[in-house]
Amino acid sequence: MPRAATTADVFNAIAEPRRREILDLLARAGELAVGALVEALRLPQPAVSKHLGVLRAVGLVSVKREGQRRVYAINAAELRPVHQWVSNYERLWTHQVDSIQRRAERRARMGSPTKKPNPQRKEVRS
Amino acid sequence: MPRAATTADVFNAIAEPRRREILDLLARAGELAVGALVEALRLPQPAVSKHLGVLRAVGLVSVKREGQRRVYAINAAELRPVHQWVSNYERLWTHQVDSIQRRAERRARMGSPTKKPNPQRKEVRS
DNA sequence: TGAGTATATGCTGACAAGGGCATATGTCAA
DNA sequence: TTGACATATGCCCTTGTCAGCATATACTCA
Repeated sequence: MPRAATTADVFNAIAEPRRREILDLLARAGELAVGALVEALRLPQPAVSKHLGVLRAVGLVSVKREGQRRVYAINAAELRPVHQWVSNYERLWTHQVDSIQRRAERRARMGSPTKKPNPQRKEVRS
Repeated sequence: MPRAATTADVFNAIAEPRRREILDLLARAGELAVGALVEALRLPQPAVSKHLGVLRAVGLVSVKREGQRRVYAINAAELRPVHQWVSNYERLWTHQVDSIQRRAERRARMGSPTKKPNPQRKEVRS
């Protein structure tokens, strides 16, 4: 059994950097025709169309025909499952202070030693 | 150019359902040896080891040798980029009220009509 | 109708994932 | 040491990706 299809779920769909880029562009602009995306991404048109196909398949974008062009818009609600899933881990990286993490934190803010990570947080549990 | 490696970044790593499941289990239990994961996932041991290998490669988990077994723990901080990325879209599914979304929203909170989703939000743009 | 523009689809090739299974590596206990 | 246990690695196989290029489809305007 090979890797799951990119159209299998949102998680697989957004694994592609270009597809995330497309979503970013759409979120910013509200709506965009394929041509505009092609220009912005500097990617061959067929490639863009295919990426849009994947995003369409998982419901992340919607299309609207407008004359001879197709205008795409993001359908952010589909990202909700992802948000919910990741949010479950948020408490872990705000509370938890293990060694590995420390290194990263240190690198991030090199001046303040032993900074208290805002303590008013939702209580642990799950 | 084929699909990016699963070890390329966190987004690719978490595209696999089983790997997400592993993370869930680790988050819940704090620490788990491979054997425990094998039992919980009901997956052949080599498969589990390979998934753990991917998670290790992207830094999502850390290992600790403990006698003849290896105890894994989650390193949730690495999920932060994902959280940040998705969070940028949160306002879209709380503000935006297109038809598709409406159905979902309705289902979610069946009582309150035209609820004002907290308006004090970072101004759009980027 | 026909040319031109905008977008989608089909096919190919290179490549890696992921399960299965065998086996290597490492650790403990007697 | 030897043997049992815990985990990692290697190889095969099937399958699906993604870019590239050519082509089909769809719409618009003369």
